[in-house]
Amino acid sequence: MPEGHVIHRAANAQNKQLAGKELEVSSPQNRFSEGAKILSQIRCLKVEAFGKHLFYHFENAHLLHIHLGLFGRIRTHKAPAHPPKGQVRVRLIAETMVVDINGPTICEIQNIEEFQKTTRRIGPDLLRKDSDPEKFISKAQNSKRTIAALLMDQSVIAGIGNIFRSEILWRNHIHPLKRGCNLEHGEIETLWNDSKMLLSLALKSGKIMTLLNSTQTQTKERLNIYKKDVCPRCLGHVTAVVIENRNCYLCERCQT
DNA sequence: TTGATTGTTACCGG
DNA sequence: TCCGGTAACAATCA
Repeated sequence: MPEGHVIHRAANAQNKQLAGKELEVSSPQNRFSEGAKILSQIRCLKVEAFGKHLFYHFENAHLLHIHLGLFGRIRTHKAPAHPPKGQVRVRLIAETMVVDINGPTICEIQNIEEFQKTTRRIGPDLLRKDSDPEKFISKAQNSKRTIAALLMDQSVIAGIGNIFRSEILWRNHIHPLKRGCNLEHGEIETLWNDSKMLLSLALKSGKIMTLLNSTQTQTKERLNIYKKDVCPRCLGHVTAVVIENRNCYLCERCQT
């Protein structure tokens, strides 16, 4: 099973090896002919992420903008390239490695202005050093929306997905339906710090793990509350509420 | 073949 | 303007 966008970002860390390299950008299944044309045989200057968006900067002042959505994958292989597996939209070929990007929801060429327009929409990213947690805290405190909705809004805080949302709220004893404006500054600050710790850990280990120091191989076994039946803390019944179209799991006894 | 899924956006009604 | 709900889309696997 795939491991969410933190892991995609870990894959992206590998992609950083592409920075400074001459790349051949190809579209094996003719699903990205525009990109293959504009970016064929070109030097990649930098690879970076803002939240769940990935950007490859190229020396002709164009960027490749990728968002993997729910199903997208990044697969890296050693060169030489083998036949594409599944729906490979773009293939980045360097001298020693090949990166396949499968099924992204966004896969487009941008210029600098478009890149800036995109990144302006993205809220403070838990994994970037230049992020200001106060932006998240003030947005949350000034909103009547539920904290579970706010955590999933990438323009409010960038990087959290549906698994982390349930896990983070459970770890901090906060009910998902509690409104942002009803949370204390310190509570939201703690949410930021805990989220940052969990995402950093996931990035480092390549696995989503909120049950710390877990050695389990199955994702579900490394979690506390997501898709569980019993709360590991109080042994109460775990329930799910749909918030922002997705199931959010909680323990009514532990989270208030 | 069907259902589920770690995401996002547009649109609509209150 | 803000907020919540719905549909649409993406690809893969069990």
